Amino acid sequence: MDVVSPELNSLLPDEIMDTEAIEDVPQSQPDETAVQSEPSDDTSVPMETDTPLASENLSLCSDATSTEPTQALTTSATTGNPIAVSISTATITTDSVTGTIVSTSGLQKLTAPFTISPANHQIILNKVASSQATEAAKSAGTPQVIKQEGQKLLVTAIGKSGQPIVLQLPHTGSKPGASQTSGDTKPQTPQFKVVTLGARSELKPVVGSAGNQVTTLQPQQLKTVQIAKKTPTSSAAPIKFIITKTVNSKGLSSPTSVPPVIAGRVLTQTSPVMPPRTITLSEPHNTSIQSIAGKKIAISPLKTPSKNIKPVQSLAVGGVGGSQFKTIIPLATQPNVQQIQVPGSKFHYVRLVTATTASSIGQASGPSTSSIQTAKPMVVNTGAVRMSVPIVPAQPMKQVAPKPLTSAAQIVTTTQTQQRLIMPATPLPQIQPNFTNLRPGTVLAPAPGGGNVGYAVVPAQYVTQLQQSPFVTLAGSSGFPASTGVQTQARLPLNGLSTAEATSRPRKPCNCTKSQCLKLYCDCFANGEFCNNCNCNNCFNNLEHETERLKAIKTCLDRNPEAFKPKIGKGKEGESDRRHSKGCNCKRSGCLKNYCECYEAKIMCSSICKCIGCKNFEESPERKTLMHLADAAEVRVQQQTAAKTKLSSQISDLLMRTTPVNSSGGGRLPYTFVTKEVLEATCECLVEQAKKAEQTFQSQAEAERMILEEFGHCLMRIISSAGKAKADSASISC
DNA sequence: GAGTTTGAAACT
DNA sequence: CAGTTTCAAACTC
Repeated sequence: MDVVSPELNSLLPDEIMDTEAIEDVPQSQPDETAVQSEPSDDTSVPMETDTPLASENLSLCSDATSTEPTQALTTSATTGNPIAVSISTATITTDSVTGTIVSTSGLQKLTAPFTISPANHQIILNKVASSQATEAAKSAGTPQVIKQEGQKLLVTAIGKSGQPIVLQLPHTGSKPGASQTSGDTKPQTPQFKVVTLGARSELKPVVGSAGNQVTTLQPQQLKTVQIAKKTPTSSAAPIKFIITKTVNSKGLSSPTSVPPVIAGRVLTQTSPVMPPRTITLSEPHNTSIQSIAGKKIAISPLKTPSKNIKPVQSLAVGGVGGSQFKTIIPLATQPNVQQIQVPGSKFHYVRLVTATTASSIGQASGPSTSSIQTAKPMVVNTGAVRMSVPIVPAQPMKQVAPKPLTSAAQIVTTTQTQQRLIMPATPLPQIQPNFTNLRPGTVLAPAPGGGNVGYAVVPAQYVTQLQQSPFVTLAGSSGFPASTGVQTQARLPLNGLSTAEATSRPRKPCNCTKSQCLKLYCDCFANGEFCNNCNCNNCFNNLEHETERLKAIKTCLDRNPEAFKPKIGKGKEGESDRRHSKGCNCKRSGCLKNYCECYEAKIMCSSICKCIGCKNFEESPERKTLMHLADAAEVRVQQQTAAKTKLSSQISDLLMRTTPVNSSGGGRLPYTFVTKEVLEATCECLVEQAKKAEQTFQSQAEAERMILEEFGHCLMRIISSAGKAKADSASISC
């Protein structure tokens, strides 16, 4: 039997995890301001499904045994295109929390109904035991109803080869270990929208009903859960994520008849450019039933911020190149990281998937764990916003606050998943309200004994780090290297991207020694970034110390809710309106040194500053002089750099052209002819050129150009003469 | 590179 | 909230 492993979850867009969004889709909750405020149109949801799906299929299945019925979870999303998660011939069985195998149907049971077991918080596909219910449902001809209380259906993980794929539902009830996460476990009425591929209009909300009834969905040989993601026309449009079931051609039942679905919500999609892509996760080895215990679905409340993110989220999965799309980035190490960039949020959502040690991968009969061997990091760059921007960009970009952590917390706490959610160091203002919902210490950490699958939300910087270094090991809680911190990892050789990245996003490495990089003293931490290539000691600002880090973040926010907001507020337009949010308190620097945060930010002090002896104001002569000098110095440096570059280029070019001639003769190179006399003559030429430029009132730059040009001429003459002399000598010798 | 200065952050 | 301490960056030599 195939079970969808929690890793399957990783391929899914974050919004899938957002149960709140699910609720929003069918009906707007009064308390859900974010969603309500936004013009959410449920009708738009089905629209998403019909987007052109000519998509490339990305197979994450490491195992190639395609002959066997496999579970395919495909997610495709492009602008206006739905992301489809299809589970084909899925024999998805869910086991109880305890790990009890619910059903043991093998692959042969392709017709098994698609069921969702609220008790197990899982979705069961093709569960044999539930055949009756399925039949009843089929006979009724009505869409399958997923009955659950306070639970939301989540696609938890990507199945690993040979491992069962489990669609897991979050636990509603509080359980041990829930204490770690936000304690909000109040039951929520699950609301599901079911959209079948073929009939988009058939978006059907499935409302969970009380009781732990296992609802069997339509039996199909091939069942596809499709998550449609649509690009909202307006930024205000709520992001909805819909998981629709698609019936493959081989499906016995009509697609429209059964909307087996999984809860989802419509996600807005950012980049319309990319064609939809589909990631198919196949589970070749599905013969054995496997307990899913410990497989959890981590829902990141942080993902919801993308709701309001103006740029639509692009859920396209697959292509590496598409920056605006979820990109799968292969890591050399086994741990898999999926990275998702949310525009404006500066965060990457990284699912850390570490191999489960106990898993018997590839063994058809043996119990399989949910670890993914081939899971690859996925990056969704939904917006043009660069991740390197300050945590809380001052720009007016509006982001929808993530759904209350209640649901997320619920999932995190109750489920024993091996995923862990790492809170971003930089709580966006939009996000922050949700953060506040978390109880202190709510780490969004995996439940005790959590496993290797990690689901983390980390700053973009760190994602970049991960991308840069293939050697980075993102270990799960169980598999952490003993002492290899992220900072150490970050120092590992970068994967070619380092240069470009460094160029595009320079950041000073910190040198923290005592703060563990978990206080605002540390610029990295203050900027919501993980330390990377830093010189810090005992750094805790990394994934390995996520607990401590989250705690530190919480502490900072408790102390100052604005702690992670940018200090320099951005004005309406132009930099002139920028000003320090709190103002400086300089006493001795006159606010004309970089000690002053205002001066450092190249802005003038304002009335809110409490500085003494401030000279950093518009009319300040000191400031003007300083700025003038600074500008002049900068210009000079630039000119000098350009001149040197040009000269070097010319010399190099000349040598390259002349070298062959000389080398052919086997004699000395032309520059060896630069004797003292030649040098003096050259200098005279250059001086004369400078005089000429001065007499003609040429600008400095032009003068430098003229001098350089003359120098080039001199070199040419020298080389020419040298070459000629050499040729003559060669002819004589011959 | 070592030592000093500085002001924000953290603490009391 | 004010004063003090801690901290790491900026600066100087």
